[in-house]
Amino acid sequence: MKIATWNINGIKARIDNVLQWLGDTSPDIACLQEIKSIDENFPRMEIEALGYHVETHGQKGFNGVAILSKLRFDEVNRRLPGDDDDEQARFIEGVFSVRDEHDRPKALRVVSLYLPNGNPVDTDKFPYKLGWMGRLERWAEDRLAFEEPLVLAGDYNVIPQPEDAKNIDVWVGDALYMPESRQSLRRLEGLGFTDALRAGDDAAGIYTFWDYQAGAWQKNNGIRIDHLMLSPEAADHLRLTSVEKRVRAWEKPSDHVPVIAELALEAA
DNA sequence: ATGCCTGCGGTTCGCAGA
Repeated sequence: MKIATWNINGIKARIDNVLQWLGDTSPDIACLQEIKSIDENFPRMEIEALGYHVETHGQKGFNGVAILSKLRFDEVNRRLPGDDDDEQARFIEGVFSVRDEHDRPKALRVVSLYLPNGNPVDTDKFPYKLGWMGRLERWAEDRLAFEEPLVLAGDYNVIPQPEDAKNIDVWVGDALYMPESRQSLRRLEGLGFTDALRAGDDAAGIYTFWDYQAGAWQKNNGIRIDHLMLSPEAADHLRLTSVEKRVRAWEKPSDHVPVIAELALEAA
């Protein structure tokens, strides 16, 4: 089963790319971020025509997340708990019935998350980011008690290590690389989550985002900020993680590319 | 040094992104 995450930077501007990629790659579950659309305007019919169920948590103008799935949703939960005043649409969880390699039934949980950018760090945006990460840690810790396969997929807006950027020097002091941001991500790993890409590849220079500006793509001036974090039960079934770099070279691309984790689980 | 580019809202410029 292929589970993907992709920040598409606007569904209206990206629908052709999304349909092309779904057709080419055929992920079983695709977590999208930055749909920049209200739920009513999301082009669900075109995506359903490719055999996907669609669940969104959108808002007007910016943010917004979605999960596309060939499997039926058993359950959907919107909003990250912990702050009832937080109106930003950055979190959606789907639950699916799957079976493992021994035909045992399992409940697979998949989250599509869009973690706040946090810049500039001297504004309330940075504490909002850290607060959001703290809520994610607490939520994830609760979910781990279920001892189920759980995938936290999304745009984390965190550069984990120096080797996850072409030029790490320019990110020092940036919210994406601040010690507090990185420490929170590391605490998530401390709880038992595995960075799917790093489980299989410790090479430097694997990126998921290239800025539109200053020829970043042409210079391969990228960063790795889109991650699939796996619970122990999900990590046990990890086969392969890949980055769909070719998509960045397409016509009218997002500034992010899809990342895919292949798990040894099948639809029930 | 700051902007470089892109998407969106709602009109043609401001904000957000990373």
